[in-house]
Amino acid sequence: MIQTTENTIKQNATVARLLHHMASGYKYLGNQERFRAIAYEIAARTVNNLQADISAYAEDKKALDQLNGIGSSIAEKIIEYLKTGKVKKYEELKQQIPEELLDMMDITGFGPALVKVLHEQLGINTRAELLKAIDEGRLEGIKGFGNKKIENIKRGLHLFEEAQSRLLLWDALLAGNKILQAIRQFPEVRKAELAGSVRRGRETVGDIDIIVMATLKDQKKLADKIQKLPGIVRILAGGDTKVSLLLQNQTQVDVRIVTENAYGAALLYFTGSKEHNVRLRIIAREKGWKLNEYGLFDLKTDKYLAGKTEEEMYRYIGLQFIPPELREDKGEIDLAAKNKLPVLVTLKDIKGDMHLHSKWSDGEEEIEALARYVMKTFPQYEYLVVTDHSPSERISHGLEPDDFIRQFREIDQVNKKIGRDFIKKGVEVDILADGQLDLPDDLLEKFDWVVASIHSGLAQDNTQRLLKACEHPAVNCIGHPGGRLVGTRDAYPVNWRQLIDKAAATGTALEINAQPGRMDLQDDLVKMAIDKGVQLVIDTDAHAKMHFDLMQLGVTIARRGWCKKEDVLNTISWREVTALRNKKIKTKRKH
DNA sequence: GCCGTTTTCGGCCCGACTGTTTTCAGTCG
Repeated sequence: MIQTTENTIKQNATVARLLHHMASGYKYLGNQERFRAIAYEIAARTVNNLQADISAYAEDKKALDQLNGIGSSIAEKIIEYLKTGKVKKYEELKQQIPEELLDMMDITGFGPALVKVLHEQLGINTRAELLKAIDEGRLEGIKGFGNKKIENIKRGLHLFEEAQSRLLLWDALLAGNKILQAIRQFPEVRKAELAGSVRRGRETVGDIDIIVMATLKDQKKLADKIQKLPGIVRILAGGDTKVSLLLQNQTQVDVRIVTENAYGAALLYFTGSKEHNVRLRIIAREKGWKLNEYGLFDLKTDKYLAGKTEEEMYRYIGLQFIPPELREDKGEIDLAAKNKLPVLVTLKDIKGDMHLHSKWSDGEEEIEALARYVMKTFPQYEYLVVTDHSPSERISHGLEPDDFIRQFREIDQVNKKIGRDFIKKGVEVDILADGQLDLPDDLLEKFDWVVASIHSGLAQDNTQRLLKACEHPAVNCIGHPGGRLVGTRDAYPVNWRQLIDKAAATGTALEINAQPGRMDLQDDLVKMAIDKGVQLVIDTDAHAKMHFDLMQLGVTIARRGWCKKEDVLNTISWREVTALRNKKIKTKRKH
């Protein structure tokens, strides 16, 4: 059976959601069921993070049982769901708690206790009913419901609507760094860093976490100053050590102010992920210690053992330092214990950008201006491959074959002028509906580098088109393979196993496109690709000077996919790149 | 409901902040 990753993700997400709902149900039933609720929550998380398709386990209870947090009972329920589409136990739960009520427990500030009061005392089962009850003033006078509480309920409902659109990683990085810089200006601040999912490089971000180091006596003063920074529309919480702010774009920023001894501990704690931290705390516990956001302590004597830096803490616990991008409890802790973590690719390893556009098609800059800007801004780069569009891309001023020949001459002249062979001749060629390319083979072989991309037929399954493009001897790389725009347009269906196997077999690279809305390949597919030995290329797809900064974003995605320097093609010299290209053209010609 | 290099029973991560109540429950991360 052909199973695409997109379907896998959906199927796994459906099962995870069911388990999450059951967890919420048990939370609702009260304290005596809380551990059962936690168990379901962990199982939901495991299924959500599963690489393989959950339905592959349908016949294999033992394999399910092996998974973290899934035992005999939950395994049976998963199998029951996969076979019948229902779980009897969940149907029973829904008799006691309407499903919409379970959904409401996902709203910020809404826990089981609140939802229970709404249901039992006011007969409210849905968000719509709650909004109506608020309008009619029916919440007032209920025990425990003061003005502020009702305000918080309203805000939670409002945020829930907004939360559908989480911040893209790049936007979060920009916003986070801006406020970070402002905080660093205060003389009381000794150190400050981003934490949370931004630091881990998650592709969308809910809120921004910042850890600040200050002396004990400065904490309160600093907390007050931070609350008065410009650009803040609201203070959500303001204690001595924790400040929560709402920015104009409705992004929440949580700032924690800690002392020197706790800085590493706080950074570790608030970088997460939650699952990673829970694992660390269990390890600490086994050794007779206690791990919290203030440090590592002896459980019996409460003696402080470590906490100034993350490095110190990992070392003390007996682990290699784990880069933030890997902290997802996906096997990194076991490898760190054996000192076998991969050495991840860094921005410094990158030797060039291999997908970008000039004024010849839809870019903003002349080739010479691009060359001069990049040589100055990224002195470590050894090459820049200009890859303008091919004829089919009318809307982007795709070039005709003759145009490319003229562009070749211009590139030669620019290289002569700048005194080095810096600009390479490339193309982003369109993959047509039938998998053919829209430039003739003899021209394609004249390029130094060929990226092939799909820009049409974005709803259909495009596996066959991509496979055919990989087989073309002149194609070196598939551009933005998934075709998605985060939050705007879903990826087209692709059988990723097939594409990755084909890319590996034909020596075709897959691109990590670092445009903020693309991030394509995404991190889990990156991991899948490198596990099969596929070469990746990290590209900015720059259309303007400022886009070259996006290389950092691409590197972050690669790191989240466990990429080493060796997995990334644009970390090698141009001579080696050319050797690979020649090898593909030669081998394919023989067939 | 899950899990086990002291355990197949008896644990299960932990502290800050909020709002409302007057000593704490609820929620979050």
